[in-house]
Amino acid sequence: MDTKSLIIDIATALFQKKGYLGVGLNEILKACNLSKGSLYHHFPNGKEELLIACLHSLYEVITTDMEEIFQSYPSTQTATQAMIEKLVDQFDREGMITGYTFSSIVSEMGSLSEPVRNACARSFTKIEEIYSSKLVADGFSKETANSIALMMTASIEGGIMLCLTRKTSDPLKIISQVLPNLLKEF
Amino acid sequence: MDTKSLIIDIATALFQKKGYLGVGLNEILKACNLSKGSLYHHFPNGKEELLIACLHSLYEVITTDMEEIFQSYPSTQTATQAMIEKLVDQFDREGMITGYTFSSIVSEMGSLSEPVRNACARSFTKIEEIYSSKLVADGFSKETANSIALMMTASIEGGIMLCLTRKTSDPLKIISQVLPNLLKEF
DNA sequence: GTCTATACGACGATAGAC
DNA sequence: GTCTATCGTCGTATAGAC
Repeated sequence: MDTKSLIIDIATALFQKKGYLGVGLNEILKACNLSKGSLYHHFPNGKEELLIACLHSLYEVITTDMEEIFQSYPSTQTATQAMIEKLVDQFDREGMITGYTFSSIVSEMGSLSEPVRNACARSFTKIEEIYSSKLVADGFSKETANSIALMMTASIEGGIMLCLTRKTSDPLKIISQVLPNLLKEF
Repeated sequence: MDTKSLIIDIATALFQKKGYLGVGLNEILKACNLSKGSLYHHFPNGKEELLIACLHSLYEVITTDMEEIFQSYPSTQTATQAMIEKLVDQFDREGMITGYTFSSIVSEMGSLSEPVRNACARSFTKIEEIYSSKLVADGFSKETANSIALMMTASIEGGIMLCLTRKTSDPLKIISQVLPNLLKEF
């Protein structure tokens, strides 16, 4: 793997664990066994450029993963439950959730730079599109599908926050149980 | 107002806007027109002690406000919609949401100190209890009420994140529309 | 493309005068 | 109870050798 990808991968993991402001460049470089010069060669605009690269990378990983799941299950409900089960398994194994959440990286959305905010917004939109198109395939109208997709995105993102706060995967498990009620006769 | 309360109020607002790590003590002190000595007199253990005091204060404000709303509306559905409307109004007026959200203050839950995590967990639990007891009054079983209450907490918290990310109050508006579907025949 | 050395400011925290 | 002055550390970023 090339150096730039290595930096992105390790930085992404650290950002997810401790938040953007909670991780210093020194910590990232130490984990990569690299030094300042290398980082600023690949990311001339420094830490924020690295963050945006990480958000783009995370976008690819998450959407690829989700699309695969949503392709191999027949309905939104079964696909969503399979997806949440993956998140639960990872949380129970590693005590954290490395994908699917952007708000654990940047919570200070309100005061962030536009490029960072846009990168996050783009990711959420894409996730909602995946939900929504499957819902349309399920037979929902486009408008209803969009509403449910937004609700799913919000509740899963919020559910991840609750899992981290409570140190248990129960919130996501319960959300997985309750979600089907959103997908019934509208 | 006494100095300690002043510090807590101003610090809470700044933490909500920029996140815990995004605000320095100097910024808080400058907004209060105070100096280091005063702050460390009231909060001998420094910034983290101040954060916990802010979380406790926010807990009081939010639960008092919510309990008032949930007392004056006949059902969970009407109360919730009134509550969300308040959040939407504030967002449209001020471009941010100063209450009800803890994850915009501390997103790095996974790597935070236990006292901070506990303060957040306590707040979320209390919010769920308010929802849940109203749901029981609506006629739901205790177990079902707890599940729905968790879903409500997660989706509203997630909805706030989406509003901040998209710079529009639409996500909360849509959640307000969709939530009733969770409250119907289970 | 990676290294070392360094600049410079901001951070949280402390000491001691008043 | 509030102030000023100061400490030590760490933050991001840069310059220049190799």
